[in-house]
Amino acid sequence: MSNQKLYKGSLQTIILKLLETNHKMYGYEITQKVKELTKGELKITEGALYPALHKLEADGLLDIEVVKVENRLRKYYKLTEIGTKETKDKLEEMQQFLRTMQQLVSPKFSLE
Amino acid sequence: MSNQKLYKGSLQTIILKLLETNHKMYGYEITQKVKELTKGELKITEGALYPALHKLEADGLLDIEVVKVENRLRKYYKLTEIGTKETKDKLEEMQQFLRTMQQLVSPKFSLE
DNA sequence: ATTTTATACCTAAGTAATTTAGGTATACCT
DNA sequence: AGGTATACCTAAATTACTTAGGTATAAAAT
Repeated sequence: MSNQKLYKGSLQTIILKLLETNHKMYGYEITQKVKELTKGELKITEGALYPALHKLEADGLLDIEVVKVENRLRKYYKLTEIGTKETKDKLEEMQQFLRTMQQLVSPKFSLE
Repeated sequence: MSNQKLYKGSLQTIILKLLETNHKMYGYEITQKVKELTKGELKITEGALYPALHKLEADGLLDIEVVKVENRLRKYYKLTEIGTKETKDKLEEMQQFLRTMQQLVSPKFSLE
């Protein structure tokens, strides 16, 4: 993707939204889910994802639950109460941002 | 604005789009226009704008024309031919990005 | 009269979210 | 035996920005 840099700043919101919808996910699953939902349009790199998850956990937005599955570790993340509130806020901000950008770049605004 | 960081990566596209629509603008005018169009939602700082304009010019996307108005300098920018093409590309990327993000964060996608 | 606000340009240091480029380890497929 | 998929991780480099200044003219406010 060439427009990957536009996603800068939205990773936290994407993670939180996925956890709001799916209740409980592990890191690798998140990368795959995003690839699937966006039809390959957006690929979250692990170098971005794991530090972001750790930060969200450190900030108290996520809880962690480690599970061993087929001799492999999985770290499941889910929203805390604070995380649930923050998710709502961040989703509103994102919607506002999307509306504003749409207005700025949509061909329509030149008619105003 | 608290969601200012979401705009990271979209400044070039915003500048190019404004120049596509208005043909010819100077830096300060761009900051005011963005504030006006977004009803204060987005404020481009000069510390971000001027380096961005210089980069677009250095990359050959913008031409410059210096004019003295009321004893004050104005540097008008407009799209070069290359800049016009790049603008189309960047706007398409932006539209694609907005669609993808909308899909990811809109409440609807949880119904899929 | 002088301070503030608006217009108009600019740069440099610091910050934060990423990319890039590695690393470890298990399981399956060829 | 080597490649792919699963699953975690980190550290250095990059990049776009914010913050915090700077210069200068003109108009408005105190």
